[in-house]
Amino acid sequence: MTQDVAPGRLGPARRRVLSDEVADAIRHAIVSGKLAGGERLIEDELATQLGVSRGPVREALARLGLEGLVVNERHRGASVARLSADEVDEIYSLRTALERLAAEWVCRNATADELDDLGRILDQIDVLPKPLEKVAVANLDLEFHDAVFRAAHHERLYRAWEGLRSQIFLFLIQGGALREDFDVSWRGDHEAFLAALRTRKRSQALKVVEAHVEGTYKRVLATKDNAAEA
Amino acid sequence: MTQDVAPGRLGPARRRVLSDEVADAIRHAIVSGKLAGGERLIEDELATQLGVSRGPVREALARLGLEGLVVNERHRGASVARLSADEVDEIYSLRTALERLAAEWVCRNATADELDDLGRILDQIDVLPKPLEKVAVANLDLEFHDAVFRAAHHERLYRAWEGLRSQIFLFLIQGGALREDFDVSWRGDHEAFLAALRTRKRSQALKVVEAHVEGTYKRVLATKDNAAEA
DNA sequence: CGTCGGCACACTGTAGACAGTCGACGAACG
DNA sequence: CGTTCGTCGACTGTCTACAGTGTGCCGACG
Repeated sequence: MTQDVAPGRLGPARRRVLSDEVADAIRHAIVSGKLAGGERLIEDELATQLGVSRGPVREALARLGLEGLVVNERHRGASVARLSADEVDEIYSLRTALERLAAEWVCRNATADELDDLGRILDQIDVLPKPLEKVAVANLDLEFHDAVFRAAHHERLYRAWEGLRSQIFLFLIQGGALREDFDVSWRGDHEAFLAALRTRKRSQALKVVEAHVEGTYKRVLATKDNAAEA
Repeated sequence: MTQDVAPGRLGPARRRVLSDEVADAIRHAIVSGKLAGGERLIEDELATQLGVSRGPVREALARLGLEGLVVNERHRGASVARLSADEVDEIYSLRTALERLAAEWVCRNATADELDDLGRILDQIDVLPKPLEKVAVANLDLEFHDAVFRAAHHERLYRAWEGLRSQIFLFLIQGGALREDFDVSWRGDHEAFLAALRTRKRSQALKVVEAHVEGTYKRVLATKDNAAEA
């Protein structure tokens, strides 16, 4: 089982190392569009820009490769991944499989506290500055789903989700993963999701989860079909 | 899609680097029991033993961490993962989810050649030295399932499977994942699996896959329940 | 007797330098 | 002119050395 830190009023003191910082910096540059798809990522260049040596950069690139944001080819270096329409099928089919499993485990394993936390994440949309920005809602969306996976108490499942999370974020802010009327619909959609989990009934949760992910999938597909490859 | 190498009579010249070799060496030591669960893995030690520097060892340990064979804690080093009964639930529930998705994609995307290749893997059991050794059958088992995932043509799914594969191998050779009568039953069980894929009917394939994985799961559970923690 | 504070050791994290590989260009050759 | 083969620059893979962190011990102090 995951040996969590001892319970207490203090969160665990995050032990961050340089490769974490570097990974964050590059990830942020990618999702914010500062690094375009296909662009080469040269270790030396990044290291100089960030004021670190190549070691941490290498580690960061490897990690981003696992997140699907970067493509690593041996002896040939790294480049920013480009997400084409083909990838959408992969990402959302896998996501459906993972969220189904997560829902099952949440129904069995989540504590009441964790379910309440999920609700509190949804509440946060009220304190966001208006008019609602897509990127802010996207962050909240990801935070919610991430918390669902954590509440499943399934370490391997969470790892698999980590390999998808950043790519989904890309669709959320770049593609049309969010409903056009996300500013009014997002809260309700996710409250329904949470309500299904609260019933702790496997079959009901599965149904809602599938519909939820399927909806996102269809919206992304529609957007990608229109838009030419970046 | 995966840009495969040009077809020809020569296999692709595998571009292996030191970290690959190191990872293989450590992985082999773990699955063969030469490194016990919980044992500490010290970079310097491993590097000296293998005649390389710490760099490749670090990379290898990171990769093995993703495969679930090794636990990496920052500033604290790596140690061989210990698989307890709790983990069985995680591994097999996730495996079921992944194999379901794989089956769906195989039905849609696999070429006839790839399905034939699967059959040929099963045939290989005939040329294994008798009496059949568990480890040899385990290798074949993994090779078969790995080929199934490849035939799905779903890169992200394959990545997720990679994170589980080695752990499943551990159960195959250490635990009781294989049927007691594996020497006579293995072939038939897997031919049935393959036959279901060949029908290319989603529902049928799903049913067989679920039964297949579920069977393995139950056997492992039964073994683990008896055996005390290692 | 228990707790705190300061060592010292062992190990990981990081830096910087060298070696090896890749891909592109251009000269030699048919 | 098209093809082949050397050569070269740019980059990754690897190594060595140093800095920083965590852990266990031991002695001092309440």
